[in-house]
Amino acid sequence: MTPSPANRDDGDASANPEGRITRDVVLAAALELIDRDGVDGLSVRSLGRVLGRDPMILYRHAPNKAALLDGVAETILAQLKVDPADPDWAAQLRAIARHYRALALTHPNAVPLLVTRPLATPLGLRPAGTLRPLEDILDLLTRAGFDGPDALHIYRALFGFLHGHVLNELQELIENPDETDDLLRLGLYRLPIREFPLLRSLAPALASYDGATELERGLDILLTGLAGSLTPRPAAQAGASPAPADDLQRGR
Amino acid sequence: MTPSPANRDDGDASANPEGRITRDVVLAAALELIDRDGVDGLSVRSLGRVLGRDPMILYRHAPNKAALLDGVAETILAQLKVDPADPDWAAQLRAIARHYRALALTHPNAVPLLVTRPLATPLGLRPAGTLRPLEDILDLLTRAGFDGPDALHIYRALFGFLHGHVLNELQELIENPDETDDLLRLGLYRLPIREFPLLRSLAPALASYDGATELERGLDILLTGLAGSLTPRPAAQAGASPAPADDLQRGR
DNA sequence: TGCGTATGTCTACATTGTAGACCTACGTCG
DNA sequence: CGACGTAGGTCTACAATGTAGACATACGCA
Repeated sequence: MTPSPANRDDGDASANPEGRITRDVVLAAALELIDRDGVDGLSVRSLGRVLGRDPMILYRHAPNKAALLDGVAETILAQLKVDPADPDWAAQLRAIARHYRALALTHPNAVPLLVTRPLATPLGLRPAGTLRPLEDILDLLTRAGFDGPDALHIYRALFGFLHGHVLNELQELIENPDETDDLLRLGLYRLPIREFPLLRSLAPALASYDGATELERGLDILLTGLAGSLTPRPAAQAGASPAPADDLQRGR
Repeated sequence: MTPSPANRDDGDASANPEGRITRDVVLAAALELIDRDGVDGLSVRSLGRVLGRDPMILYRHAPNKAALLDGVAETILAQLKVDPADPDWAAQLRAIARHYRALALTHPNAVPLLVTRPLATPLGLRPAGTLRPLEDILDLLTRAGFDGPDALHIYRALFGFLHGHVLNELQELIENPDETDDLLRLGLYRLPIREFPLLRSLAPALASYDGATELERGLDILLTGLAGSLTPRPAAQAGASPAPADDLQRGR
């Protein structure tokens, strides 16, 4: 006997244990679990618990758990806003980069999924939400005058950099905030001084990592470098040797 | 206290099912399994099967499975050769990058471990083999005249880039070699043309990705950019605005 | 009225990681 | 020499996991 038949929804169809379960609700719950307990903390059963439903309900919305993880990565990536109409492509890429970083910091436990899931699935089979940013960035760069292959190259360079950056930044995030000594907080005291003198001496530098400015520095280098080796309008050709470079700073 | 450098056994301690099981043998077997079946193909039991021993033997050499994965990542990373005495730091970084890429391509299934495992462990607690390249690169750069924080910055920039690059490159590696049409091979035909026109039109460009030259291009940008914003000898200051750049191409 | 289809639940099972007890053999030291 | 601690190896057992398959219920549409 079902406790409450409830014709349709009584008006409140929120994320609470009652109400309709949709794919989005499932994914939101999964992300919530990952945020709280890490990827390993997400099991089919724990998911069911959060949803207040039988665990098997997952399989009404995803073919298997791997697809669930893909879906979680998708929901995050789908939040990434791209404005293909921005006339300043470099500035737009910067904005995208900052946004991506913000998303990663909001969901640090999901970052392994973000960088790793695409490895499992051929491009065309990935969820559409994952490909939206790609298409939009291609659009942006095409409008800016780059040809297809160059646009693709820039996209790859940007996301390669972003993936590397967030992986870097999250490594530093191991916190032990109650410990004041950098050596102790980072566990560096365990390293033999003879073998790792430099590393140990850099404890303060390690501890004072600033992800935001690090990102900007990287973007400076990347965008300057890209602008130097690729040119928007005329037929671009990929030379093996670096750019001639006279007109580097065309920042606008 | 684990002496016995003496021979003592019959002298044949190879990787075959017989002979002494050491940590290295276990890790090699684990890596072999990962290479063949992916990370998910590595279970405690399948490992035991490969070793020709009881699965529980793992726990004589690692506290748990997570540590085993850390160990696998370590054995790969420990192969990375760094020559801190190289007088040409940029060339040495290039060599390291190429070597790292080669390792990643040799063990594509282990790449998720390489980029992901460090997220779980605070720096000081990582296996020594993982930190060796870091220390050596710091050594290299210090000898080249960079101060500590700058050396650290360069290390991070390099490995951020490398992680991003191999993740990029391995995404392209989804092969379906019997299929000649790029659209089909990449699964792009599934994408609605209306929504992903650019992406679909780039099928040929997507299919002809060349990781090696892509790596070099990235290194060109990275090393040029770093040389522009950091200076070895005198007190380096990080400028927000890009490099003045007259002497860009200081190759070698 | 009836039926197909989506949604939700329950049972069952093979597979996983690992604790704990046990057995053996050997190097060390009294 | 003999006792013993310890490292290596094996076996049993168990709780937790992902998922197949059958069953139940409700709604949309014929």
